[in-house]
Amino acid sequence: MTERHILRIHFHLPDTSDADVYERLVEQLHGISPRTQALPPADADCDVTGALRYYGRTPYELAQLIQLRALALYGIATTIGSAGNRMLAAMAADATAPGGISHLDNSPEAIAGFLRPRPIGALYGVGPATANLLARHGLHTIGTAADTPPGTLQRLLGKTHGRLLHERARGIDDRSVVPQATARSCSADHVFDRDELDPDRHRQALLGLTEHLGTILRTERQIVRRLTLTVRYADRTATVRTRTLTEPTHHTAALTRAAYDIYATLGLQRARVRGIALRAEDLQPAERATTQLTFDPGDDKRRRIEAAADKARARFGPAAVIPATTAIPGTPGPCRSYE
DNA sequence: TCTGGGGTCCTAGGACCC
DNA sequence: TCTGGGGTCCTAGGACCC
Repeated sequence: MTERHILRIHFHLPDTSDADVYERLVEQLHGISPRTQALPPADADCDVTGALRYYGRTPYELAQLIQLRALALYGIATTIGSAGNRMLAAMAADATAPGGISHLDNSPEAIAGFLRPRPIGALYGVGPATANLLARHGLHTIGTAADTPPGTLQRLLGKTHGRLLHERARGIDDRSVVPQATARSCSADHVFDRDELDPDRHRQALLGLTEHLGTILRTERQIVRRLTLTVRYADRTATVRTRTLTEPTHHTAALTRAAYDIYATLGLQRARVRGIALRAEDLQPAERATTQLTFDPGDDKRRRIEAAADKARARFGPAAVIPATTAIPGTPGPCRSYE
C-alpha cells in the first residue's frame, strides 16, 4: 500500500456554538481534501495524501492552513494530529496540547518510539475493561502487547479483538477515510416531563417516534430492517429490545405495529418510565424493497394518507402534519449517525 | 477533567435447517 | 430412523469511540 497521510482534526467548539458551525468547518476541510470524514460532534478525519501534491505542502503545513482558516473564518481553535493512518493520527491528536499540531513521522522507528512506552489503555480499541484484563496478564504498555504472540492475545480477547490489538500495537490500521458515509441507523427519542406510568402515554409517545422515523426514512428513500426499542426508567436503568422486521419498510403504520409489538413483549407493570427511544437499524435503499404483498385495503388507505402528509410536509415544513393522537409537547430530535 | 449518552461493532447462545 | 455437525439468522448484552 502506498504511504498515506491522515489528519485528525479536533475543533474546540464552545458549548454555545451553532450546530451548523461544525458543518461549515467540515465543509472547509472538504475544500482541502474531498476525502474528509466527519466525526460529529467535534472531530473529523482528513486523508490529505492527494492534497499534499496539489498544494505543494507538507502535512504539517496543511495542518497549519486548516488551523488558520478555522480561526480566521469562524474563530474556532483546533488541535491536529498528523500520521500515516487514522489510529495514529487520532492518538497523535490526543497527545497534543489544545491548539497544537503533532506530526508523527511514518518511519517504523518513529512509530515504535511513539507507541511502545504508552499505557495499553491509550491504544485505539482498548477501553477500561480490556486494559484491566491485559494488566492482569502483565501487559501494561503498548510495547509489551506488540511483543506478545497474536495467538496469545486471541485466546485472551477473542479472534477479532486479539488480531486487531496485535496489529494496532504495531501501529497498523487499514481503515480508510470514508467521505459521505451513508447513514447506518437513524433514531428518535422522547423524554417524558415526569416519570410516566401510563401505558397509553407510552404508546402515544411511540406513535410520535414512528411517525417521525417514517418521515425521515421516506424522505431519504431508505427502508429499515431492524427496530430497537430502548425504555429508560426512573432509576436510570434501561431495557433494550431489538426486532428484525418480517419485511423492511418505511411506512409509519408498519413501524408502529412493530414498535407496539416490541413494547408489549416488555410486559411493563406500573414501570416508572423516564423516556423512550426508537432506532431504525440496518437501513437499505428503498429501491431494494421487495414487492408489497399486503392487500389490506386499510393499509392502502393509510399509505395514501401518508403520501399526502409527506407532500404537505415537504411544502410547509415538518410541523405541517402531526397525527391527532400525538398530543406530545416538543418534537423528538432526529439523530443521524455516520460511519 | 469528568460524566453521560448515542452509535457501532463484536460475541455468545439459541433456534432452525440441511 | 436417528444423530450430529455445520451454516445461518436472530437477539441480548458487553465494550468502545466520541
